[in-house]
Amino acid sequence: MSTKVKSSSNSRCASRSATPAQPGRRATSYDVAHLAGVSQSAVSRAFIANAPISAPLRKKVLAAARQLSYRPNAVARSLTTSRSRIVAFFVPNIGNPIYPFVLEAFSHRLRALDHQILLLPLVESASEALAWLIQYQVEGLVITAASPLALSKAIARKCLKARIPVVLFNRYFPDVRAASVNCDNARGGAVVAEMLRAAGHRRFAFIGGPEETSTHADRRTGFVDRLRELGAPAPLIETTAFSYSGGHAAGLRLLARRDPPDAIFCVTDLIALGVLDAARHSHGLEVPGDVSIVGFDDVPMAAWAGNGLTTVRLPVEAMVTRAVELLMQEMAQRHGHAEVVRIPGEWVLRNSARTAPAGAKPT
Amino acid sequence: MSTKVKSSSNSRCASRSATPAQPGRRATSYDVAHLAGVSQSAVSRAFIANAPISAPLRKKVLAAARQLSYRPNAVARSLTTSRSRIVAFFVPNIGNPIYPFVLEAFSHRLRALDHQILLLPLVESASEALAWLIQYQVEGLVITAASPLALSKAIARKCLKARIPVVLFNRYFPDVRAASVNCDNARGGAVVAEMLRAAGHRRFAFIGGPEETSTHADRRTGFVDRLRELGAPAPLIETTAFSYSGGHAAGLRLLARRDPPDAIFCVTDLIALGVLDAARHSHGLEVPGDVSIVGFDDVPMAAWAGNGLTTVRLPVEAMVTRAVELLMQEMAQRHGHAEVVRIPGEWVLRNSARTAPAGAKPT
DNA sequence: TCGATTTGTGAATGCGCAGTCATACTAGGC
DNA sequence: GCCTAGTATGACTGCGCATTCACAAATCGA
Repeated sequence: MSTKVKSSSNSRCASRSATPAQPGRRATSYDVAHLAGVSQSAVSRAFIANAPISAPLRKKVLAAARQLSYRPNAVARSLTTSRSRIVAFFVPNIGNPIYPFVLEAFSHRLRALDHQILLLPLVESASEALAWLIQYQVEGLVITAASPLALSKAIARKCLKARIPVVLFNRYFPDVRAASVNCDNARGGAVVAEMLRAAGHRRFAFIGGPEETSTHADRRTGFVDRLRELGAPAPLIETTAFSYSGGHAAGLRLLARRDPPDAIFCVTDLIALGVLDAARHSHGLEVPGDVSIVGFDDVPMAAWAGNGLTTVRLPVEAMVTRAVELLMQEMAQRHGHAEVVRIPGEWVLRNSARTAPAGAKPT
Repeated sequence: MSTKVKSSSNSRCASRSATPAQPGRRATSYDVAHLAGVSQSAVSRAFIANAPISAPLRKKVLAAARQLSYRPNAVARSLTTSRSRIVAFFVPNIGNPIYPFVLEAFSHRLRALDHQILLLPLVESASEALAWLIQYQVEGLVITAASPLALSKAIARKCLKARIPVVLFNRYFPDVRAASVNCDNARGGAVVAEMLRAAGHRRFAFIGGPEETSTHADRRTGFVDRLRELGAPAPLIETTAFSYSGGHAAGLRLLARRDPPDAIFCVTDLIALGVLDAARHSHGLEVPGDVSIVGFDDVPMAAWAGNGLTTVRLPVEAMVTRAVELLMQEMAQRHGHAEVVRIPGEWVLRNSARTAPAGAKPT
């Protein structure tokens, strides 16, 4: 039997390396082995760090590989190792201009760890998403706050159940035990409250997004609670969509009141920019003379000369770094701690909000 | 020999289906075959459209598959078919807010054709990119104008040589025979010239991007040539980076002249928005009273109340549709026509540019 | 100097699937 | 009623690689 097996193996090997330079066909490890005069195993090992292979042999193999433009076929490698090194990304609505930067940052970090990003298309249902993840042997999933809430939640649940590592980015669900990385939204909201209060404002407003989102809830809570602690009157609360037009509409509503606020904290820069235009353009108000407006995220447009939006910067790099760490940890251990990370944002002072007179300090 | 082979196959089959419900392991086609009481071949065929399989058998297989949450392993499938159904995307600099929408549109179109998007990380060199493409068995590559010019060009060249289908999006290289899909930039520039001329402007300027980019060259040519045809004086030409700050700086420069232009066409909305702020904010000018400003792309910010930028809309959907068509065609035939497609943009009239008095018509 | 360990190498196998081939079985033609 | 063409199915193989196993060579300790 052994001779038979051996002969079959030989013929197989021969048939593979018989066409070493056949054009239009990519070189395989057998071609390289043939050229280098070594076994296929050696070729395989040459491309694996810490594999048991001597330096001279590796060198010989790599030389032959270079000659044939050979690279290990990631598909075949995934099949044998059962490790695809692919992370899926779910960002179907890229309305918020901060997410391209998030995606870019993830791409960089994951590349350093030799992982790739496959885009999860906008699916109809969580089961469809799961089927897709299984089919493509995805090892982990990043769900950003830019994706539909109910769908994201259902997907996160399914992944947890199927033991597919998930990390929520800039979002968490109190009733889903998934790892998540956020800005310290409550603290951010509190800082805004302190700054606006110290600047002498009296009539506050908060323009939030959909109630169920964690960014809305935490930023509002931080803002409202701190105002109360500071003895300020309770702010008006408006909610709207996470968009410029949503902010614009909410701003119009708020400023048309008989007692319009003189300080508005918006859950998002995009909303704040809408409010800014509503105030300046539609209501002819001075900002920050008549009303102070503060956002959250620090999108590029916030820094534009025409806007100069005072805001809280989302610490994208730090958040992404942490998110990737969490993901890798879960991918390695196959079980996560459902840790909810909060990273402090950074106060960005521009000129859409009044500042406290020099020397004044918030409590 | 046949008996020997057969027995070996049996033992192999047995070993695979011996653990049908082993937890933590995903179901394979053998598990499904076992459960449905059919061969593995039948399972494979059940998941392939137009495969030779009877309706009842397929139904039986699919039922068993559903029960085990089985989905064909795309990695294994890719290995056997040598078709990964994966398209890579190269968009490292997402400065221009139009590209998220481009990516989204590609995602939708490709999903309809059952292809996935893998993000090409920002590589150092073209050979690194090629190695990556080969390693991941990528079937096609989309290079957008948001990627570094020299690198993109080198990558496109290498891909052509390696017979990897490439489509350039919103860009082309006269000296690289790659398929490409563009807006009809020259026509767009010409339309802007007509409109501005008809509005009675006299001193024109063009703010472009890097000289070597096709968007710059074509939009400028279209604008300049049409102005000449209309008997208008030659416009001032400025160039800058494709960014808000680049536009802002160029706008400042241009408007500080002793004979400032009264109509500025910017190669990109992002640049135009910078110019807009430079005019209004830094120079205290009325737009369009003192100067008309026109952009190109129609990013969301162009529509914002505070901006109201008159522009030419990039026909993203149509361009993406065409780009995917071209890509699929090349992927099927393994050779492209290096077609350069130009799709007309759409004039978007807002209020950053004066319009011709009613009745007046440009020649 | 000789066994015991370590290291390096090649042969062989299997990852999960698609597709080829052979076979059984069904209609249709005369 | 026999042969042909067609169809449905299962057995088997190989895609390209990592990995296990067995063994040879080198290194070490005593």
